[in-house]
Amino acid sequence: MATIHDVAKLANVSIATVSRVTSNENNVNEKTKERVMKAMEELGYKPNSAARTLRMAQSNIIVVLMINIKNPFFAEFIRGIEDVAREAGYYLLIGSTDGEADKEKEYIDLILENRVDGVILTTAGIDVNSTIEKIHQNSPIVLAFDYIPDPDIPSISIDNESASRKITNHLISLGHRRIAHITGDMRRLQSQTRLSGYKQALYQHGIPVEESLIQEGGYQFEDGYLAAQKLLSFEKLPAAIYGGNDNVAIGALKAVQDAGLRVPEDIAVVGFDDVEMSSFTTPRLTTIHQPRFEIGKRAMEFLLKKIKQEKIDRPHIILEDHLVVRESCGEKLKGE
Amino acid sequence: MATIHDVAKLANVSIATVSRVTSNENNVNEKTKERVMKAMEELGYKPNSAARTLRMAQSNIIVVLMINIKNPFFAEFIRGIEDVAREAGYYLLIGSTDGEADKEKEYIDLILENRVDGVILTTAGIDVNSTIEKIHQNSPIVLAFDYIPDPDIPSISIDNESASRKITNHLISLGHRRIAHITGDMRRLQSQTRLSGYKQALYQHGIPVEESLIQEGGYQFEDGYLAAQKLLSFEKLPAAIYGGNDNVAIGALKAVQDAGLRVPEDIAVVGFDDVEMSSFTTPRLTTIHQPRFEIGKRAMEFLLKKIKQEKIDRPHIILEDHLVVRESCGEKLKGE
DNA sequence: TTGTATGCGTTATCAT
DNA sequence: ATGATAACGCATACAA
Repeated sequence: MATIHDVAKLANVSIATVSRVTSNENNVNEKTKERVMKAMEELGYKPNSAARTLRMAQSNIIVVLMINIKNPFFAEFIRGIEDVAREAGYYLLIGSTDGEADKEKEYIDLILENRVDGVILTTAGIDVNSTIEKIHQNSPIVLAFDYIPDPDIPSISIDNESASRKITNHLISLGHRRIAHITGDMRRLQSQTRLSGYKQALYQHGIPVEESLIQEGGYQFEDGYLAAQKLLSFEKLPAAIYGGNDNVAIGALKAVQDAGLRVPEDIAVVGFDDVEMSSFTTPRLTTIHQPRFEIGKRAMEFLLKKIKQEKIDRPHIILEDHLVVRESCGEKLKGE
Repeated sequence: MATIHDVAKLANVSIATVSRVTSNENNVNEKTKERVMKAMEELGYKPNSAARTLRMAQSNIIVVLMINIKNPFFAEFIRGIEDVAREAGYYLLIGSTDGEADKEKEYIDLILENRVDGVILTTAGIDVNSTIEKIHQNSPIVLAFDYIPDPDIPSISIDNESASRKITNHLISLGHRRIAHITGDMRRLQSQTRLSGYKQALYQHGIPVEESLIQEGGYQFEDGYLAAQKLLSFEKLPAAIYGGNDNVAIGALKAVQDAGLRVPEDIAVVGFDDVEMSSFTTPRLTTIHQPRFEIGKRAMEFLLKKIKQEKIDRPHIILEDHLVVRESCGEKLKGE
């Protein structure tokens, strides 16, 4: 590989001048600049990023930490991040922890080694103190899809609790009372929050919460399928099943159908997240939509500010979600 | 951050000794080693990776380049890569190009800047010469899911052509003759190869290839939906639709159903890839399964060899696929 | 077994 | 406007 010295020699200037050119400084003569550019071109010169990182103490890499990249949910979110990251000259390192402690540790090491300039965490775990705090001590961090009250940790999300109430209420307004809930991965704060919202909605309508109607799911189709099967084996069937995310809802949908029951006539099913697939199931899934792209964009904007040590006056942004009524829960309402 | 000097000072040794400890060299006294370790612990020392990269001329990062991370297809593949990458001390940088030239260029820059030690390319584009060659000149590279004859570019894949024939033949054996094909993203070599396989199967059975039955799809549900709608508006309906990947097949499935037709009674539908979702559609999708995890594993093993400059005597591995018969194409066969 | 000194390729400071 | 040079943090050749 050609180094800055090679370029300097070929262009008959010092390495300082070459550096000035690559750094887009203006105090360099137009003609020499051209000469340098030509030399760079000729040698196919690219600045060595390790040297640059060492010298400038920044890597221009930020890491996006999430539980599982399999979740199609994240694609749009990542594009939002990329959108502003690229503009600012940052690369993305996508980290999938699968909830495994050793993988998580690996990414934390990455941060400790100064390999990354910042972290976007997509949802907190329950033991917020451990992971987040560890990262927080060594690197700028922002949280997406979840909210924790710490003002030092900016967050960007919807209000999962009220959204969860909203969709549960929708089911109630349709006349259902025996509403089951299949949760998401319970290690995620998000899943807990949605569960609370579900319970609140029931309380508000004087419907008793029945523990047997709450089943732990996960983030895969299969998780929802299994949980629903359990639900369907109770003597008293649920009238509706609310999946804590679309994947488990889709699994549940299939389980209901496999049991010879119709959706929504016999049992209504709703989800949460509005992944692409939810408009391609039969029947199409009623769910909650959240602005994923926007969340990604804002998260990266926050992170940029933290990296530049700018003050953030409103560190917690809550975006609007909305209920998407489709076919899986029966009779459409007039409004939303 | 603590540097090697801080540790050296605290442990009362030279930086060389500290370096020897972190590098796991054996010629260092057990007692001083302990002293150094303790000092590192105390200071929370982590070697600066930029310095290390600069000095050793390797970053321990490899990049996995793919069209679109949204495709759930890739998750298992990536876990296969991770499995062996982690063991060897490598980090993964997942790059999603979305087929956009500027994104692709960005990742190539990454490679040119020596930021990565190697590249796993998940499928070649049609203009193989440009991208692959450009990467190949600067970095070890291996190809996954596709095959190109170049012996310098190891590849690991199934035989897309024969697999495509296989599933088309399955349709034919069920009595279908008017078989439509919705392709994958035609910028991918893979899609071209599968299309060839489809045509070959027809030829072999003396069924004329009808251009109007071949529609360009993509990699999203929506692509398949739209293409199928077009197919369904021809006066003469197809008897079966073969989607070049599961996503387009799922979209097609929905389109057929939305048109008031039954699958498989009126029109059979099959896909390719066996993504998780294909067992959760109604009806469940018949498709081709390929060993994604294994492909990931082998790809990384190849890459490791290339990085170490070891000789690879069989640079092209073709793994076995198999037909998964489910419910979307009618009457089950006895065997596979 | 341990220490000294050099260089990896940049950027930035200080001269000129 | 340009050049000489120090420093970033580490690994390693060589010396002791």
